[in-house]
Amino acid sequence: MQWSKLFIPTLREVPAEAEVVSHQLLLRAGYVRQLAAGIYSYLFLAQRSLLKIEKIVREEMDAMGAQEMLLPALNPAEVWQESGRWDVMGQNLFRLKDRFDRDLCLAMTHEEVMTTIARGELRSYKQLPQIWYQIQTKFRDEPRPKSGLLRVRQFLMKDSYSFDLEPAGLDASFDKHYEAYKRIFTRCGLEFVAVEADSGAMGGSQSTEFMVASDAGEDFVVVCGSYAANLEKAVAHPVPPAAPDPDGEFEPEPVHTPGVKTIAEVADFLKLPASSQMKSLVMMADDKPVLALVRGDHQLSETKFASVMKAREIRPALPHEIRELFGADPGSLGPVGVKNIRVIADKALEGRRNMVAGANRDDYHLLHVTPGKDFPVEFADLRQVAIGDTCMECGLPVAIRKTIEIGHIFKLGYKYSDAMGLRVQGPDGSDVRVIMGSYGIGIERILCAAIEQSHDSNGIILPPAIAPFQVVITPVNNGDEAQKQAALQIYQACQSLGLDALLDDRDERPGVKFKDAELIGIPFRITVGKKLAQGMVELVTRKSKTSEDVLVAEAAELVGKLCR
RNA sequence: CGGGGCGUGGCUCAGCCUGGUAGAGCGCCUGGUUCGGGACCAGGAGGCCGGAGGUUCGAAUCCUCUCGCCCCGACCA
Repeated sequence: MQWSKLFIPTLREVPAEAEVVSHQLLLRAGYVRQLAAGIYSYLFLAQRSLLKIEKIVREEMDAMGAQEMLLPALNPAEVWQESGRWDVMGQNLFRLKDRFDRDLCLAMTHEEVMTTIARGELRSYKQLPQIWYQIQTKFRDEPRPKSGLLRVRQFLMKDSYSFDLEPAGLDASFDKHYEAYKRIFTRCGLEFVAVEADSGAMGGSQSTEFMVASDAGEDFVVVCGSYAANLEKAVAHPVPPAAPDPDGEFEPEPVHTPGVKTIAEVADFLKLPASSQMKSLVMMADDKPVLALVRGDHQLSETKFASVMKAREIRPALPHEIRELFGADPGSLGPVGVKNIRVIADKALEGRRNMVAGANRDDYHLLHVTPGKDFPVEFADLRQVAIGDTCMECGLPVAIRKTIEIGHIFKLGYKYSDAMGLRVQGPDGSDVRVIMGSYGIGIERILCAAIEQSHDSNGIILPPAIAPFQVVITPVNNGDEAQKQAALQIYQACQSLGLDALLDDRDERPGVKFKDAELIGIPFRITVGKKLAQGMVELVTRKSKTSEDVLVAEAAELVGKLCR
């Protein structure tokens, strides 16, 4: 294509509203324009890149035997009411009414519709397994869209759904996706990590997220050697307590601690490190109070807590609730003498003795509190992994990294098939429940992640597989007939090799053309200039900023090799 | 939803405090000179200052309300 005829509105300055790099560059390079908060128009370059990403996704999905469909984005309320998600999704679901006052929504995923199709049509075990997928626009009424294309209200997603007869079949479908996802992200040129993820309180035995390290991300993952998990789910050995527990059989002993409330203040006042204290957190799990205990220097993981409680909704208790339940204010709370409230402690407190806790009396703490002896307790993993923790597998310190989630694969189990009555007839004529999995990929997020991961002060650096064009041919002076002809010749040679080539035939100064080509991230540039007299042109690699002189006749073929 | 910031030509921003109906750079158009890293000269087009109401002789500027966008937090199948 000829640049002079294209709409590629590059910007010299960064639009004020863009904060994260991928957002700034997508705007500057003329890929996207914003229509409203979290709603973007994908212009020519973005669309080309997204189509290439989709093509890779399709090839790999098709290769595993998945079948592509296209389902409605506009859904009747009924199917969402059947699955229960009409209520569960709350405000995140875009809802609307039609002219007859019927409730509708814009789908944020397609479990309901897929299950509706499956239960109407799948009748025999012989028809299983099935894997169905689609690439389409999803809608979510995000409370706070942000970070350019990373958290938006309308976005493209590849979602697939597997239907199997038994758990082993689901495992196989899950594994197929796992492998396909690795190939997809590798082909897209991304450095990614697959991590264990929290599968939520409602069903689902296993889930894996695919993450790309980036400061623009919103998720944290814990990684070390072969271990990788979302921070919400990660486990690791805590650093040992800073001081040994006092030896001996003691009874809890009140100590006056006026105005001493926080862990740090208690540590200072009693000259005992935070790790010798029990942090008492009053939580409401589905509106029932629970006292959660973690080591003083540890943090409660709300995800783990919710999961242990099997609660749909958890929140910290309000000050007045705490007062009513404990007779004391936060800062003096503890587990001793607590009645009719479930007490659950993090595993790091198991085996500890003679620790410090609040006395449930304002301005008092207790010394020598031992879990199990001084109060009944159950133990569970409640703690969020922290920097300094060591890996359960290799013993080395774990790293915590900020990441962008680009894919998530999920064993759903029977949640939707049970809720919506999806069964098939088994070999013996009886009804068999169908077990499902769901698997998502954020299409735009792949593009964003690629940009976040690979850019420099001049702009985007895209891998050839997902760049809108693989090569740009730039005659330094398009008014020079010899240069113009040579550029055209190379351009045509690229095309005949099947390369996506762009001919920069604009009547611009060379600096402008170089800057633009670099900004929009085209991996290779062939510059036709002075050396044409010797039959040579320059092949410039965007990523390495290196340049080599090549023969006019060989330029296209060289680029072809580099793109493979 | 809580906290903060910002809305002035296409983009970046000044002007607002101390009211007198708008300015710069870039971009755009025309002509010319240029042509290996976002050229130069000359000429030109383009905004009623997010919106509504109020105060005032007079409002981009002061007051009230409202809409939108961004950031932090809460939230995030």
